[in-house]
Amino acid sequence: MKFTLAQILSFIAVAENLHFGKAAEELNMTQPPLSRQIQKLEKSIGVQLFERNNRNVTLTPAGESFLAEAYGLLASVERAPRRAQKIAEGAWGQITIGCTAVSSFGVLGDLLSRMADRLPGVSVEIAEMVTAEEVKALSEGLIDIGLGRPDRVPSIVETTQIHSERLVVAVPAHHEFAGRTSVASSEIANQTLIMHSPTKARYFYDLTVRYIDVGANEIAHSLSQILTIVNLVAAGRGIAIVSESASSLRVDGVSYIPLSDVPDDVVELHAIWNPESRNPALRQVIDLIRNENLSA
Amino acid sequence: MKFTLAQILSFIAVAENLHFGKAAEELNMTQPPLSRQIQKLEKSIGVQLFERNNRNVTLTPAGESFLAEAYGLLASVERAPRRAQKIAEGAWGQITIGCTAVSSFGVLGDLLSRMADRLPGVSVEIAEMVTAEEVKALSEGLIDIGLGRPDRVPSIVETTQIHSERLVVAVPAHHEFAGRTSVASSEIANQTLIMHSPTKARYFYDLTVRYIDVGANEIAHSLSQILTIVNLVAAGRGIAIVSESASSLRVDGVSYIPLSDVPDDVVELHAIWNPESRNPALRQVIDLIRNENLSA
DNA sequence: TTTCCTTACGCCTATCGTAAGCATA
DNA sequence: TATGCTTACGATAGGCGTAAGGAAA
Repeated sequence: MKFTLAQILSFIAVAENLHFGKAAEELNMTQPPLSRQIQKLEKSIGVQLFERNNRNVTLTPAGESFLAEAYGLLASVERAPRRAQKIAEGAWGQITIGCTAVSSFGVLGDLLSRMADRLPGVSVEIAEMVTAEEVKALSEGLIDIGLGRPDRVPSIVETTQIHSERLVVAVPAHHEFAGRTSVASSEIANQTLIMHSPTKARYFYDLTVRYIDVGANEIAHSLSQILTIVNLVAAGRGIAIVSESASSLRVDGVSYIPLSDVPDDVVELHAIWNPESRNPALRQVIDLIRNENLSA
Repeated sequence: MKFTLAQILSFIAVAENLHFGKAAEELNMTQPPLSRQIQKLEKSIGVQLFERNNRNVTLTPAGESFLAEAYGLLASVERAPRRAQKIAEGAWGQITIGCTAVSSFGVLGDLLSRMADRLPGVSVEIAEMVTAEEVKALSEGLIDIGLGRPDRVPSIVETTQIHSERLVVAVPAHHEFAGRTSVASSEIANQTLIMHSPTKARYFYDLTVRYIDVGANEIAHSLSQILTIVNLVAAGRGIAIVSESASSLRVDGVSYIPLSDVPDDVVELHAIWNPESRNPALRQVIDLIRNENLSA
């Protein structure tokens, strides 16, 4: 036989007033049912909670203990719905963001600080992965949102552009381009090019071959990690076409020169997510991304 | 409008079964009233807890949160009468200790027997949980003291070290290391490593990567349960870096070899508690822990 | 005699179970 | 067509309020 929450409320009221009449008034009821509630409660837990003769009411030691527990219980009862509500409205919750290493340079930090500002109840986990993995992770529910390239994204996910930037040429310190304020794509010939991998970093590979006549250059390496590429540039192994945000890597001896005849916004970073996600916090984050124009 | 405990029980049953019919059977009732209970609960807290069409039932994120709270609520409901009964029987205080599975091997038994000796009037309850849950449970009053790792503990709780121990390598019977009296961390290369989960068992994960070059090994699994890890070692799926107390598991075919070049006290176990607790027995237990040097 | 907790009795709300409804695979 | 959640309806149990009881100051 178990007690009820009404009995707990009754018990607390009596324990606080040490007077059935006053407690009943506080509970908006008459004394008799209150007496019965307490009796039932005592019977159900098998312990006398109040010492009462017709003139005064006191808590037994067991009652003292039960009162402490009852307060905790009441706190839980009030907290549980509040938390559920907060989560349902997306104000609280958890978001797991999958991102490529390169997207973490600029945009991710910006996104995170805006989230901390506008959605303080949403805790964030970051998982590093490439775009192709992100799509899989989205469908498996491992991540809620992915930051990646808009390339080869299946139609079941939704995307929105979050940022765009330029392609730049990364060149070592004493290269002929070093010190220039811009380079035309046609000038990039007879160079040793460190290329993005056509398989693992297909988006950058495609961008590069779209704007640069790679056939006119020697291809030195084919890599997927931007950090490795820039380090190879620093080591004088060649030049590379990279996104401008790579310049935030600040590798010594590498300078980044804009391409004069390539549009400023060819490198796009998109947020991708599963529109069927039931995570309410996701909606909030998407709204944040859309309304706050993160690309600014 | 508030919910009832019966509704909480109904909710838990449905959440565990994800099937109204089975849950109703478990509750010894028919489906229709159960459906109504859930509907009422959802209405009273103003949040949808289940996503349900006629073919399947799933928890919403809000429902997930509410489930966790519901378990806590239920634990309180069951504990409150027990505590009152203990007091009525003559105990003068109670302590609920939250502990990770692994801490129960050595230290907990020691602590309990010392408490039985020095604080015979204090009744003790044990709740199994991981360190992150302990902090939450402390703030919610579900436990009075937690035994856990000193990692990522917020400053609102107080802690004291209770024990420290070595890291050892768990290896299967016929492994090349078996029979050795020690292994250097540098020797652990080209092995198949069974790792602790970087999220659920972050403390051990961090310890492992601090002392072992994990990059030189193949990672087989990422787990949080020490027992599972040791059993996988026994099954020959790899070797694992575990705390020495895991050796008390006595899993057949697994031997534990100390790491020669890792300090003896890297694995720390701390007691953590809420300094604002009003439980008088807690002070006594903290004093006991501090004075009796349990780490000896 | 007054105070105030408890017991007694009638009403009413709420929940249960059975039965029918209805959408999906 | 079968499964399984939901709505409808009648019966019942449990709680509330009013009224009466009883012990202490």
